[in-house]
Amino acid sequence: MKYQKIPEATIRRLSRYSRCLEEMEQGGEKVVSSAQLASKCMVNPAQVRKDLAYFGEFGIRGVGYYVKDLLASIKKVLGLNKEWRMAVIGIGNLGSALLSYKDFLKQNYKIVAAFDIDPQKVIGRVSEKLGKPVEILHISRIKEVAKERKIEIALITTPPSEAQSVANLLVEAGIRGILNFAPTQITVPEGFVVKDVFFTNILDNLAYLLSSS
Amino acid sequence: MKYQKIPEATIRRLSRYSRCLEEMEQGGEKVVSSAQLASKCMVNPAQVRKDLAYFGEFGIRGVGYYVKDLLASIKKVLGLNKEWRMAVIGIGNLGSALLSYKDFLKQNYKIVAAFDIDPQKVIGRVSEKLGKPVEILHISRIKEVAKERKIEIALITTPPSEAQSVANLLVEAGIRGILNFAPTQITVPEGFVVKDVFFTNILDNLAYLLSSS
DNA sequence: AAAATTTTGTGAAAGGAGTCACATAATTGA
DNA sequence: TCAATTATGTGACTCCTTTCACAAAATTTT
Repeated sequence: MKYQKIPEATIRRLSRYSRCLEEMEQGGEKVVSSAQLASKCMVNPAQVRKDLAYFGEFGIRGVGYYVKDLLASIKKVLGLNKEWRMAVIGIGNLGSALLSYKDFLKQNYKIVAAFDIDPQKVIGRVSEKLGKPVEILHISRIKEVAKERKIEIALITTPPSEAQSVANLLVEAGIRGILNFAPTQITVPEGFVVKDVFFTNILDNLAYLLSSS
Repeated sequence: MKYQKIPEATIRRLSRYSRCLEEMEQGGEKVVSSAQLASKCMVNPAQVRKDLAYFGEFGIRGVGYYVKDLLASIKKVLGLNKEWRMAVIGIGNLGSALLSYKDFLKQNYKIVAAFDIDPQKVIGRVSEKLGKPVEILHISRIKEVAKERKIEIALITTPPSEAQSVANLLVEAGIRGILNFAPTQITVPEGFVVKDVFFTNILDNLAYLLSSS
């Protein structure tokens, strides 16, 4: 297959496929067809095949795909064949919830640091869960700690008013990936990546669908 | 303008516009051009005009859009000119964080009930915040309480293993909108709407962008 | 061993979404 | 009052995404 730019939408679906395949592997299934995977992920079978074809020929005609191999290939494509080290900035309710969010661990995302403006206030709150406790550090130490602990991704869970200045600190600290939970638009220089997780925007979407049907 | 189906993407952007316009209104701005709104929301100005044109002619040529009127129009289109009553199912770390999530209130989303399998274990944990405390009820009462409190949207924050059976209960209770935080695919009958919020999927996306640049 | 069956990989067609460019309308200034 | 300016609304174009449909390859059946 000729080289083509991989669509954003394909990348999003790959991570859905990955999750489905994990469940299948868990369930002991060895082989899966594009039709089966498609129905489990609620997409068109041709879509599945086309998505996979961007990266190579993983299937066997007349048979399907080997679950284990396909999963490994997808993870490699997505850059999930390594552990990603993350920090949480802003240890309020949401921040502490994320500190003990079990699904991150399962998926090779590891929180290795937590920051707040007031480390005193919140200390001890997050500690007891999940084996090794995460100590809460003052935000001023981010640059130093980012280097030391090889942090590549930060989750911003501060109030919206602080989000941009936190983002600036992250940029300065060389943390290239940001998952922004603070409901406000933040901007970063070229080379840095921000993904927003705005609960209310998703709710707006839901509200629209509900009120227009 | 002729009738057209409104693209999903347009709906998503409308809620971005809505948030930007709120900030502008707060800042005392009376009039805004498509170019200004576009730059604030990081989209193309023609895109803004086209998105708005789906619903009517809100602007004045040579002038722009009245912030207040436009905001009201967008909110009406999105179905946000009412209060949406919600329940949270599964009061673990994430569930409790959402119970006291301040941005919901600002945006006319109100949590009016909280459910868990074990209401004893978690009681009191969520109470003190934000004025009126939310009492945690046993999940078995969902059908009764949904009717009584006119619940239209449920947030699923249970472990993934329980998500589908919770969804079944919600369907039975006539709750048509579901925001699913449990990292597993759930299915509901025609007429019901599920929106997924999978943190790890978004992280996967981020990881891909980071590792391929 | 040949025919029937299954299921992939992909070119081509269809469908959606985003951008451009300009006619149109309102305002401002001389 | 008329020209210059500003900024909308939208047809046409381009680009991206999805779906269709079928040849190619592997397996199973007879």
